Amino acid sequence: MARTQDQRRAETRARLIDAAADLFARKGFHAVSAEAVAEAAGRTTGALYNHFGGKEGLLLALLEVWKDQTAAELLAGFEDVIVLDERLAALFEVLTRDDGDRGASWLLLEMELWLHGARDPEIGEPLARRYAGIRARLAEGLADWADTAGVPLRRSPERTATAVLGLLIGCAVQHRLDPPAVETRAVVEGLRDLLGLPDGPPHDHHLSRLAPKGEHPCGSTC
Amino acid sequence: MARTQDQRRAETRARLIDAAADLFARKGFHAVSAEAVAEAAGRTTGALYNHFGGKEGLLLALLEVWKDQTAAELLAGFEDVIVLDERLAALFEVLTRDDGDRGASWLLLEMELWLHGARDPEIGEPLARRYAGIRARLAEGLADWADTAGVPLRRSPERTATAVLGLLIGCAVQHRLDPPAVETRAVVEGLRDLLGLPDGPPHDHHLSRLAPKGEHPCGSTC
DNA sequence: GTCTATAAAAGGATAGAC
DNA sequence: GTCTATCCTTTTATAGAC
Repeated sequence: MARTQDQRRAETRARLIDAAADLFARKGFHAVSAEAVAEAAGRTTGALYNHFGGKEGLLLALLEVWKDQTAAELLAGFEDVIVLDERLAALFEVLTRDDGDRGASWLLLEMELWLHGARDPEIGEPLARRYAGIRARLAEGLADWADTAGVPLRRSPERTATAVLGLLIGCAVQHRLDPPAVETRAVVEGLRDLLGLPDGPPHDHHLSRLAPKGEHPCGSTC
Repeated sequence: MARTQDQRRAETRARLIDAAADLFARKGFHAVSAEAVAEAAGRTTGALYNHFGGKEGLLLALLEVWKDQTAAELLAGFEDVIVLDERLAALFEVLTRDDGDRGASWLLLEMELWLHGARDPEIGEPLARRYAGIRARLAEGLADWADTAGVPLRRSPERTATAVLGLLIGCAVQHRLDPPAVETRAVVEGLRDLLGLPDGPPHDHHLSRLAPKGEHPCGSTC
């Protein structure tokens, strides 16, 4: 197989961005040297500067990739049909899981980017568009759900999405510092409030079964 | 007036912490040199190292001061009596106001500290205690309010407080990147959901008047 | 206690070889 | 395109004067 130059170039680019995502998330942008990123990617600073023009450019490129990648992942649970306690819980756990792999640092890198974006419009603008996109997709999902489940939203899909995303982020932030203080159940209950659902059962998940499309998910107990 | 050495020392300490709060919030911890902080405080690095042993120590000391200072400010609106739309709105605006002074950078410094705390337990532990304290006071305030207003909370004061704080933080984060996308009204409505209140009036604030203690704040329209 | 001066290290960025 | 070698700047941290 004859690798073209383009392929090689693309791989270097990908490796650098990958390494940057990992290191920036774990240690923070300023705490990581350009050389450290290059080394982790199995390349040198020369390649890094050739591709991105510097550390800042690398951050920007990282954001662009990050943009679509995680939005899809986060919203996978909502794209479908019925909002269940488990689905809401899973949504939150995407933000808070602390396994060894990249999931661990999702929130960290997200906040790292946010912090830069809040200070530098060049980062802030694309980041704002990213959040807007997430909200839009979430709003769409929520509207569909409300339609399907027959539970009218308490307000516009857009406002509901903003609040839902806000609650998720804010609870994840608290959770990271003190996991036991933010039970998943508390978050799910809050999300139910925002969606205009009554309380679920106190300690089990009987309401969480899937319901056939068009039917109300909770039978008559909701 | 004869200044004692202790007074002078205390002032230097205060000036350094003050300057650090300002600079760390505006530019980020790593982007600010120890010398820059010292200069902004009208001192030199010698004094800084004498007091705090380095930049890291300064950050830690800053956190300790920050700890009580802003919790009180944030919760001032809740300590009192009735939860009104205006009070809820004011609560959010404490987090998002962007005037020239320190209020502008409150959220930035908060996230700056959070990011360090998420990576370094030495920062994370006191920070976690700080958040726990805020939640506890907020929970107390909410319980009192529910009692006074005769509106039972949908769940325990602790869980309610966690969700309320989460929604505030998460919405403030979104707001910072894209203010028009997060209307104050949307946040207030979300908070009302969490507190188990019905929707307020669509576009005015007739329900927001103060009510005498012990009476239901909204008369019969709530 | 605070300042001045400086040592020692690290990081960002570039030039030229291959 | 990528690597090696290097320059220049900034930063941390300390030692000693006052």
